[in-house]
Amino acid sequence: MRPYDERLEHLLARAAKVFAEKGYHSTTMRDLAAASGMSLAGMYYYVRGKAELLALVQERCFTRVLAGAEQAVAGATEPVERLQLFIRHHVTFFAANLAEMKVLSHEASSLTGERQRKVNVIKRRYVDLLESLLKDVAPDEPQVDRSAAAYALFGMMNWIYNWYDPAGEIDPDRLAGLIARIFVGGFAEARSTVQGG
Amino acid sequence: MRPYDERLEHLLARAAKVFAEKGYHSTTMRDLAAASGMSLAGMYYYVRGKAELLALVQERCFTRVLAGAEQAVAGATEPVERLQLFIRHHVTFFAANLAEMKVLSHEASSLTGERQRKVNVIKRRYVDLLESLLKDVAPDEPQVDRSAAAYALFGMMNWIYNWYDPAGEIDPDRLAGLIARIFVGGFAEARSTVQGG
DNA sequence: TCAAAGTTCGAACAAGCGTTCGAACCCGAT
DNA sequence: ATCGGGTTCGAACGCTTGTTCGAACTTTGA
Repeated sequence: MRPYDERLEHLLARAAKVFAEKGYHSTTMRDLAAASGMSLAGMYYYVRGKAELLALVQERCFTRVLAGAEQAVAGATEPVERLQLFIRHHVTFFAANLAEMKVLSHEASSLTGERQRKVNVIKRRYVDLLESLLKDVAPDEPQVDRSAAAYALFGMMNWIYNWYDPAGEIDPDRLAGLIARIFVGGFAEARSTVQGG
Repeated sequence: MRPYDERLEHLLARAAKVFAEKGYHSTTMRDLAAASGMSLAGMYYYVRGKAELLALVQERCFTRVLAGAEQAVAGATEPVERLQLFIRHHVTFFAANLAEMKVLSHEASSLTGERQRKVNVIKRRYVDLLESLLKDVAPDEPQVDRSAAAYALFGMMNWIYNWYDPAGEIDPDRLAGLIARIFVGGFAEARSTVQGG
């Protein structure tokens, strides 16, 4: 069934955009109907309800991020370089999929029950990937700090949706380079010169 | 009027906690009534409505953060040291006022109209303060990068509400030190050795 | 051409929401 | 005792919400 899948994809894309603009709880099914060109009742042919719409947006986006990161990281063997590839991928993917990534970042706790658990499984794998990269980069660092540093890095990268303007002065590549420079320079490299570890 | 002010304060504190736990749009006035010990109608004697409740929580908290940061920064004249003081203050204040700061960070666009504008005025002053610190620390850095770096730092610091557990292994001071180390080491110091500026 | 399957949607429903209103309460001053 | 202002709240209102249902439309295959 091709047209069915296309229409579902269309609905999900529009929903992501509206969720990103108004927030999940503030957008109504009527908003989504208007944005997708369907009728209110018509959407229920494609989706069980509002919560499933959010879940599908998050699951699909997060799956793509994880797969993309694993592939990107495989492009090098040097630990620092692999970390840089991870950061570059995350930031450029974020900038290229602003709506979906904003929904993923900002509506993380808007899902409940089994649906939230399902997304959290992907999230755990993604966090584990970064922590393993950090372990290779800074094996002498205490585990507590490495874990907190991972979240600090995610903070830098995910906060993007609060301020980044695609039409602004800084392009995604440059931003990715800046963030990579800050984190790698501050956490991975400067340890022996700045604060002996 | 002393008991009046105390009850308003109590209401705001409980509201901040519930907003932080359930999110602004998902908490009902009935939730807030139950959490504050007042009746549903009783709250309207202290507050014009739900939106004003959120506005008061954000304004009061943000005003305290700004004042605290200005005071903290005044404790040194050396640019790097002033930046470190700013970071330390923000992170420790965040950890000490988790509920309010989560509401401030996560519900930034849940306010509308005049109320949002009022909070944004404080935010602008706060961002300007950090950018001026960065200008002193890295005067040769392009303005675009400095501005983006400021947001990256805010991202590291504000993302805290998504993962930080006050009962966890890492205490606020150590976290503040880690974030300061990452940012200062990566942005301010390593410029000439890592990527010549 | 016809019937079945796939797809759309107007209309309505029950539930929950923020807010309002007026009556009741409390309490110091008369 | 009584007044009056400050304070509380039960009850209700009007509106919006997510969801459902069944009828209608469209496409498909023989």
